[in-house]
Amino acid sequence: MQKYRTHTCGELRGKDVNSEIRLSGWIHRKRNLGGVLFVTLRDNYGITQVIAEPGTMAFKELDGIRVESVVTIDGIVRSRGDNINRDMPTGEIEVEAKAVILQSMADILPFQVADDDNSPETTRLAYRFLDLRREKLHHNILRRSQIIASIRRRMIEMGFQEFQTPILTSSSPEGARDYLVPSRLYPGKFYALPQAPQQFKQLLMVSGFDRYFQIAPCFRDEDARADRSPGEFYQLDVEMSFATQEDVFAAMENLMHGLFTEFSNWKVNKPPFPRIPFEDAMLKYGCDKPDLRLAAEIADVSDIFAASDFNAFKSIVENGGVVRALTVPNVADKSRKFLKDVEDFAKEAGAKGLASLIFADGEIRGSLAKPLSDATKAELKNRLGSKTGHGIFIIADNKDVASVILGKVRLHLADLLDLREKDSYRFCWIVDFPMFEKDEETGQTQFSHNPFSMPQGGMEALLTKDPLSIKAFQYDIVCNGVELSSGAIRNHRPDIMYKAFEIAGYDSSVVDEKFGGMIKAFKFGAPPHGGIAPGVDRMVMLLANEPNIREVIAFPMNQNAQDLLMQAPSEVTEKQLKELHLKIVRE
RNA sequence: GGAUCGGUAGUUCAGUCGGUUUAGAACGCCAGCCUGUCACGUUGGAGGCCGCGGGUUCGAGUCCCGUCCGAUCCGCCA
Repeated sequence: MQKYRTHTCGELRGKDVNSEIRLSGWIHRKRNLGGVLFVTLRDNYGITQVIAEPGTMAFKELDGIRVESVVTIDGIVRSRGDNINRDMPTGEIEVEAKAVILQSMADILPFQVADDDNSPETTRLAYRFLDLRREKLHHNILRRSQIIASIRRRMIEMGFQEFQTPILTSSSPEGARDYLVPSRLYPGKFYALPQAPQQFKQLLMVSGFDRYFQIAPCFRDEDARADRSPGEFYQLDVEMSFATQEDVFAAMENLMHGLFTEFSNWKVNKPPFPRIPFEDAMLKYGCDKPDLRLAAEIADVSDIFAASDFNAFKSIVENGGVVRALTVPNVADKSRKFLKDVEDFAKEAGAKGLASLIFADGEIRGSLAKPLSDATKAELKNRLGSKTGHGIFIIADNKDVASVILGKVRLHLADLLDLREKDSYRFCWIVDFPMFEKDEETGQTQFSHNPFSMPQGGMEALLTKDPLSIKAFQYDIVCNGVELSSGAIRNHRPDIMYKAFEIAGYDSSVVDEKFGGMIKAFKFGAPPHGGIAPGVDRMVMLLANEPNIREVIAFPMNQNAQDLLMQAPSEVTEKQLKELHLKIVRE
């Protein structure tokens, strides 16, 4: 007989009755009825009930072993007769224990594995191996593995090839803070961990590899969020030669639709996903990652107020401001306090106020009900398509803040009124990001996103147009209000690259110095190319419907970038420091 | 770096307006009883510097100040 097991704990069925078998696993629960002892044994594959008859050695031994200990049990498969448990896949049978070997005794647990008891995350992280035994987390991590396997299969089927790129590389001048690794051989010099394999994948395109992908680890020394792991995370890094923006979209739409359909029962919107220009997104949703499960859109109603006799808003429009409005259902029956709370929320978000117009049955309420004429109210109702039961929320302010605040109000109301479409993944593309923006403090024109993006209109646009009006071939893919990724058609032309950097205030020598490897490569025949890099952790989060990214990572760090299990970061020896030419300065 | 919320038994929580002798409950732990459980049931027991420091008060788990820790958000994340 095999040393540890003849079957897994999820395997035995009615057909196995009377077989002599051996199982190994963790003791999940114990139920001692005095005369008879039931033990459930768990492994990666499932749970099987074991029964120990009174007076046997097996009874005595199992009774003395704590839950979560690891045991090997020899026994005979028995039918459960009338006591079948329909909730368990193995519920038809149980194993009558004949011999028990204790492989590893468990201490008293810091939290229960068999129950989900909301233990504090600090404890769960310090005992991550126990937390990972628990059903939900164990399932999430297995699911992550299957999702990544499916991604690989789908990418390869589409003709992409997987590559590895260096982990020890050089510090990049833009973007996030780097993790640095001191060099032993070169005193005072450092490697950096890659924030993304951006330049390497572009170099692979210059090398003629055509279609690249990698499940790539990325390292950024920035503070954490619920959906952002500190330190490191994984991207599905993708790059394509001789590809237009639409080619990249088609490949990603095929992947995302297939993947999300495979791993979820929720609805997934069919390709092509909506393409929303950045400016439209900012106007209609007040942000560049709209949650499209929510139908409500923000509309500009400046013209209506400019023509009205409501002077408070009219004068704001006359002074260059805007009036933006949002109509939302299910608010007519809400209390005065509800409206006050929503207004307080808007004020907290930076609004000077939040006007409202509520279309209740037979009457119009809200702060604008009195001051506005019937004609203006009707026009607003018509413009926004409001129906009875709807409420219109209005902000008058300058162009940059009105929609942004209303966008926050939009999401807040969605939470309060439960307005999002259920069980649905709604993907969209945000396109036409501006190439440049003005730095508010210095007035300097700078890159608004990726400096490697190709400006729309190419060199001609850079030479002839107002830089702030130039769009880039830069895009984001968004799902349910979560930004999965940015991507771009790259700037593969050295002349256009130098010009773009010049507009952003950088001399050509800066380009040569900072991006030397890549610019050199572009001077020896570079294909037009572009790509994208969706966050793997965030895709798994969406598919597992988890609000916190740590629930889909086996060994995450806490918010303060510490690994509570492995005790990282940690001090190192004097010898190590000396070899690396480092001295610690205590402040 | 800033803001908000939180910190009471191993764990999850309750603890009223500052006032009841010994700060409670559930789960877990330890010891009994119990032969068909499915989160078994049942009896008993152990387990607490109420995060830490200071203050107000006749009296502080409760109020105030400071501090530490955690979560969430802002900054940051090309």
